[in-house]
Amino acid sequence: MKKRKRDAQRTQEKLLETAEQVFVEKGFDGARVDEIANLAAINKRMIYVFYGSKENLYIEVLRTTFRKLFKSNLPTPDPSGDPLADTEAIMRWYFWFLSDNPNYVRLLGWETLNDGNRAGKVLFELMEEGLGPLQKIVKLAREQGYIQNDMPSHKIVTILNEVCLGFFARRNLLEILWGQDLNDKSNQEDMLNLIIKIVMEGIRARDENGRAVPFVRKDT
Amino acid sequence: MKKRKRDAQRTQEKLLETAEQVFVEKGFDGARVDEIANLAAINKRMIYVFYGSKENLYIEVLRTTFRKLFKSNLPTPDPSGDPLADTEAIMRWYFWFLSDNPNYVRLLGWETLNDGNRAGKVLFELMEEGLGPLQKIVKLAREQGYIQNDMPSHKIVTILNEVCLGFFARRNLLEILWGQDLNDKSNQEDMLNLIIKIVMEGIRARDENGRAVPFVRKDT
Amino acid sequence: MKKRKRDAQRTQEKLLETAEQVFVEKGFDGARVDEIANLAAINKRMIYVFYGSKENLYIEVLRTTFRKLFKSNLPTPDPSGDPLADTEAIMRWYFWFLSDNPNYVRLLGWETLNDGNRAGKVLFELMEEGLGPLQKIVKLAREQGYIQNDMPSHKIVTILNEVCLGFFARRNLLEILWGQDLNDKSNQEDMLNLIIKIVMEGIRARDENGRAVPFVRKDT
Amino acid sequence: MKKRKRDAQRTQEKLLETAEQVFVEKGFDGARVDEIANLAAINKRMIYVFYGSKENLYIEVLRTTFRKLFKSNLPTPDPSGDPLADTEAIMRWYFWFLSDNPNYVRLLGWETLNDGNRAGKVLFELMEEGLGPLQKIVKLAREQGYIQNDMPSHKIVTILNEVCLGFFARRNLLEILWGQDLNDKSNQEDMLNLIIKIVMEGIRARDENGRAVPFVRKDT
DNA sequence: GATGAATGAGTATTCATTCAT
DNA sequence: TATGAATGAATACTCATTCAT
Repeated sequence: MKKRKRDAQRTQEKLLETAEQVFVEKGFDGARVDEIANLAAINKRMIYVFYGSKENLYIEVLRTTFRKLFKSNLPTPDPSGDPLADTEAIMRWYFWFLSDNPNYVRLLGWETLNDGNRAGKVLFELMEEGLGPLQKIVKLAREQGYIQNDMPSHKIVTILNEVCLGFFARRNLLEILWGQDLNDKSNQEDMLNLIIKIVMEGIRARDENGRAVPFVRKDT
Repeated sequence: MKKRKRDAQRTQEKLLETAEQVFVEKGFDGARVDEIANLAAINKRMIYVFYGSKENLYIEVLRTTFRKLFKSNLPTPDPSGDPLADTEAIMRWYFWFLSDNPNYVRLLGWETLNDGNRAGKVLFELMEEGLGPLQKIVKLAREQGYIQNDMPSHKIVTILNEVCLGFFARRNLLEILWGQDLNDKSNQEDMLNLIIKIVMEGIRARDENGRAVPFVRKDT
Repeated sequence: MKKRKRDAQRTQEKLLETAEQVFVEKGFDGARVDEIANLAAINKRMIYVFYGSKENLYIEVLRTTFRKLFKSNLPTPDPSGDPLADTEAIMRWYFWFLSDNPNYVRLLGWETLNDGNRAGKVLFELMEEGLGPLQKIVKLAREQGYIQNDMPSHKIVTILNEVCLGFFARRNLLEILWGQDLNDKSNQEDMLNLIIKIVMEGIRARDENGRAVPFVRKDT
Repeated sequence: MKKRKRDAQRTQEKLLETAEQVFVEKGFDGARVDEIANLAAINKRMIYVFYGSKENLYIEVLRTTFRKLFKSNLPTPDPSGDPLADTEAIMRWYFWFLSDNPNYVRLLGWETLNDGNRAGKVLFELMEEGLGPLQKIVKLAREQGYIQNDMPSHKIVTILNEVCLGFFARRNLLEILWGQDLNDKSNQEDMLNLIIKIVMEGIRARDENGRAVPFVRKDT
């Protein structure tokens, strides 16, 4: 059994974890350095040794939390497959990522309200690259005629993004309004299915009779 | 004597306005009482005379801002008319309300992150009553068979709500990502039309061939 | 009997006085904001209200203390009189100024060691303008042939300046070494007389026999 | 084992050197233990191993620096020679010592302002013994009638001391005021010559005609 | 002897709130 | 009603010193 490595590393990690917890809950302005240190049961001084300032610590929290999105293994679409199915797959992946990473959702919320004061351009990367795969496949689907021609892919992606983010951001409120346990994965899945059903129906291309254009595998 | 009274009222209003501005921008924890007083060019002491505390002032700001939603004159649906058209009309009204009330959007954002710490049950009323008309008409439309049967109206409303809120909450970010001026009403309208198109297509009932169920006026 | 004016003014003055006392004694780095506030029996917060920071308070102390030199009424030389006598008069004036303003001597000491970090160019003005009158009259005396030709006036002034400053700067030490009460004005005067005697003898022009050139009143 | 010992010694020396540098520049209160350790590239802990505390380290710095004055080989006067010439020689030696030991000048400055808090009686020894040789020879010269009778030797020595110390203490300031490079030895020598000329002329005994009493070698 | 992590008391500064007029 | 001064509790951050290895 591995012994605790260098204590410094443990301390840094513990500090970062605790800071994440506190910043997630109260935001940068609401968080207290003392609270972080006390909760972590680590001398306040170490925060300054390792991170230099409250702000740097916060930024480090943002970095590690946001990095998770990029590290998360999203499904890789089959180039010759059904792009709408792939779109759906990526949407599901994104939804479950948010479900599993409530801290990400909240930190994004704080930063959005603070106009990315501290997240800076990471926010852009997050939106641009983080949602990139989804946008790519949506674009492909549209180019192949499966999504309505007048619907820009970046706007579709935004709509999907906001629905998912909003659902998790206001999870607590909705729980009470809906009388449902929204930590329950199956309840979450119901919502996911509904979102997908509505949006997929809403965006897919239709013929003059209103019938959805079906997928046709191309010959290689 | 009357003058003094009027002045007192003006002072209160000015204070409230300025407080709204500051709280909207920085949230409760980020806002400074001094800044509010200085910006309003009113003695700090007056805040305590009129509102008692920073927190009360904040709550008052929430109240007045949130009240605007209720006061806003939404279109009254025609009971015998097309409920989908009415749904759309109310959605448009809500979208433009958000467009015209960015402070509302941001305050709701802060309160969401603070779990309604200070807004308290007003948040519920906001969601429940504020979006009530929309939900009512959606429910009616579903009962009349125009919306898919397995789609709970409260979830549909949530989806609509989150898309609109998210669009305005992240307006600044999207502006850069999209390279569009999102203060421009016509650009906003494009987004609104897209949202409506997708969601309306997505939720409406269809026959076995995938064709949307058309509206039929009932005899009275 | 005048009542205490505005309290704010009293507070500012009291704060400045106390700060002077503490900074003079311990220097900028050794001084503690808390100590100043406590000694002045004034809430620490007021320091920041009135002066903004420890550093600004210190600078303000420098300013007021240094200003005293300029405000001090020095003797105005008689243009047609004996320039050596005038030189002596100004030296006496400067010596007694230092005697009466030990804070000036110490603050100058701290700033000298800190390379004028905070006094900035005020130090130059102090040396240049503060000692200006002395230098002017020395220069005149030399031009009129009463001071040796190869002795630059600015160097003579520096020598005088350093002797006086050094005497007061190390007053405490010398007291013990000499076994004299150097706060005693008459003891101080002895030193002053000695300084003047030595320097005046040392700088005055002499004929080939080593005899000092006497003053001759010019016709107007 | 021997190696380790030698390393320990090197560590101590390096620490002392660096501490001197930092204390000289910033004084005791302005200096930071961390800075010393970092600059010396030696673990901070070693300071406490070797010196026990910041204060002790400082005192050690004072000791080694001040000791240099005593160790410096000053000219030994010829008992039957010209005591004024000897006085001059010792003055020159002292001046050049200060020129070569700016750290001495600055440390003396800090300690003077701190009233010898930490230097303690070393300061007295410094003044008493360090300047002893100069005082002895001045005294002798006076007893032999070459220096004016009413000029106490300890005061003459103080004047000389302050002029030299002051010149080097305010070297930076004077450089700018005079527009001269005062690190330049020949510029320094000019000043030294001036000082000697003024003071020697000023103190030497004169006959009733103002002529300086010449040196006469006594028969042995 | 040497290292890097850890600590507690301090240190300048800030904040919401209240007092005196 | 209005004003500006005053306050005490916090708040981010720093310092000299010590512990564990």
